[in-house]
Amino acid sequence: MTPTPSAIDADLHPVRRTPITRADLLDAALRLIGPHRSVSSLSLREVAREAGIAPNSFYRQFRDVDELAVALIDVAGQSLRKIVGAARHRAEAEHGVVRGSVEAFIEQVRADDKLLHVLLREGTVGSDAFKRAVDRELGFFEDELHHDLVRFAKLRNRPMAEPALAAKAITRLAFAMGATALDLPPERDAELVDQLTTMVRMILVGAQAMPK
Amino acid sequence: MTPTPSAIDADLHPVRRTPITRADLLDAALRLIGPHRSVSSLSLREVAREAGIAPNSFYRQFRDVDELAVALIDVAGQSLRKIVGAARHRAEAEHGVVRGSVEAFIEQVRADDKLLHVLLREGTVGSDAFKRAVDRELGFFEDELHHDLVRFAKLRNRPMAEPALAAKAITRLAFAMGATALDLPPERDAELVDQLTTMVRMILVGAQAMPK
DNA sequence: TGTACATCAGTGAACGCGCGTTCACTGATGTAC
DNA sequence: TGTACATCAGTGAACGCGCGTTCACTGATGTAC
Repeated sequence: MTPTPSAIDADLHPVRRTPITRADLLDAALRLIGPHRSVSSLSLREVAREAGIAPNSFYRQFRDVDELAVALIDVAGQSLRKIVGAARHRAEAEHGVVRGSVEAFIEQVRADDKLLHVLLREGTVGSDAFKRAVDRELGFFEDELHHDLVRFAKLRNRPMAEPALAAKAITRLAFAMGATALDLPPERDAELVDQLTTMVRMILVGAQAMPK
Repeated sequence: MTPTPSAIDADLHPVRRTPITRADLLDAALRLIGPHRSVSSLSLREVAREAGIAPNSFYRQFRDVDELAVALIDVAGQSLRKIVGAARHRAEAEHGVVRGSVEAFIEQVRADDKLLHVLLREGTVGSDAFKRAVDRELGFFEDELHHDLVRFAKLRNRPMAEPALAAKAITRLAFAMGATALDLPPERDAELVDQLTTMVRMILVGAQAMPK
C-alpha cells in the first residue's frame, strides 16, 4: 500500500497534519472548563492534550496559558454581546421590558454556560491581565445598559436619578445572580428570573423616585 | 555546654518544638493570600513552609488544603460578623443609616483585606465544600440585613415590598462592589462609598415605592 | 514542467522542579505503679 | 520521689507524577529559477 498524500489521509502523516489554530485551543480549553474546573486551573499540557497536539506546539499559538485565558475573555465577550442583543430584542416585544431582558439574560447563561463561567465567576481571580479583560467586557455591558436607560427614560418621560449608577448596580447584580445560576439546577431558573426581575425593578423604581 | 531543656530553648530541639496549631496554619495561609494569590492556588508544602513545619506535619491538623480553605471561611465569617456589628452600631449614630453602614463595610474590607478576599472574591471558584461554606456566610449576612430592614420599616412606619429580596440584592451588590474595592487604591474608597450608598438607597426607595 | 531550496507547523525526548503523600523514626511529655 | 512505659506531635528521606520549557528534528508546502 503506497501512501498517497492527499487531503483525506493527511492526518495519518506524523508531521504537518491539519494545522492547529488558536480557535482550536480555545475550544479545547472551553471543553475542559466546567463547574469544577476553572480557567486558572488549566495546565498547558492539559489543553494541548485535549486539542490533540504535542505540549510544545501550544507555544506556536500562545505565549502561555494566561494569554489563552485572556483570549478566552474575548470569545466570552461576544457571547455577552449576544445576550445584550437578545435582551434588547426581547424587551421590545410584549411583556415587561425588565422581565424580558432578565429572561433573555438567564436563558443565555444556560445556553453558553461554559463561556459565561469565565465572565461571571472568574473575573475576580486570575492574572491582572485577565481581570482587566473581564472588567472591560463588564464595562461594555454597563455602557449599553446606561444608554438604554436614558433612552427609555426620555421615551416614557420618566426621568431617573444617576442612570449610570443604576446601570452599574443592575449589571453587578445581574452578574452576581447569574453566577449563582451556574450552580443551580435549570428548573429553578424561573424562580431566579422572578427574583432578579424584582431586584432590577427596585433599582429602577428607586432611581426614578429619588431626587434628580 | 550541656543542653538544658526548658521552655526558652525548646525550639532548638529537633523534635517536639512548640506545637503547631490549626490557627498557626490558617495564619500562614492568610499571610500568603493577597491580590495575586488565591486560596485555591495555595499548596500544602507552601503553607507548611510559611508556618515553619515539615510538609507532612500538615496532616496532623487538616486532611488536605481544601479542608484548610473551608476552615478559613469560618475565620472570614467572624470578620464578616464584625462588619455587621460595626455597621449596625454606626447606623445608630448620627448620619444616615445607609451611608454609615456602607462606610463601616468598606472600612472593614480595608482593615481585614486578606480575610475578606476569601469571601468577596473566591466564593465562586474552589471546591464544592468551599463554595457552600461561603454561601452559608453570605446567607447569615443576608438574614441579619433582612431582619434589620423589617425592624426599620416598622420603626419608621415605611413598609417595604419583599424585604428579603431587598436584603439579598443589597448583599450581593455590597459584595460585588467590595470585591472591586480590593483592587482599588484606598484613596478611591470615598468614591466607592458614595456609589454604593446611592445604589443601596435606590433599592430601598424602590422597595418602599413598589406595591406591597 | 522540473528542480532546488527556504519556511515553519508540527514532533519526541529530555530537563529540572515542586507537588502530595507514605514511611519508619524520635524523643519530650503525661501517667501508672 | 523514682522508674517504666504509652502516647503522639513532630521529623527527614523517599516515591512517583504532572508540570512548563528547551532542544534539535522532520518533512509537506510554497516560491524562485
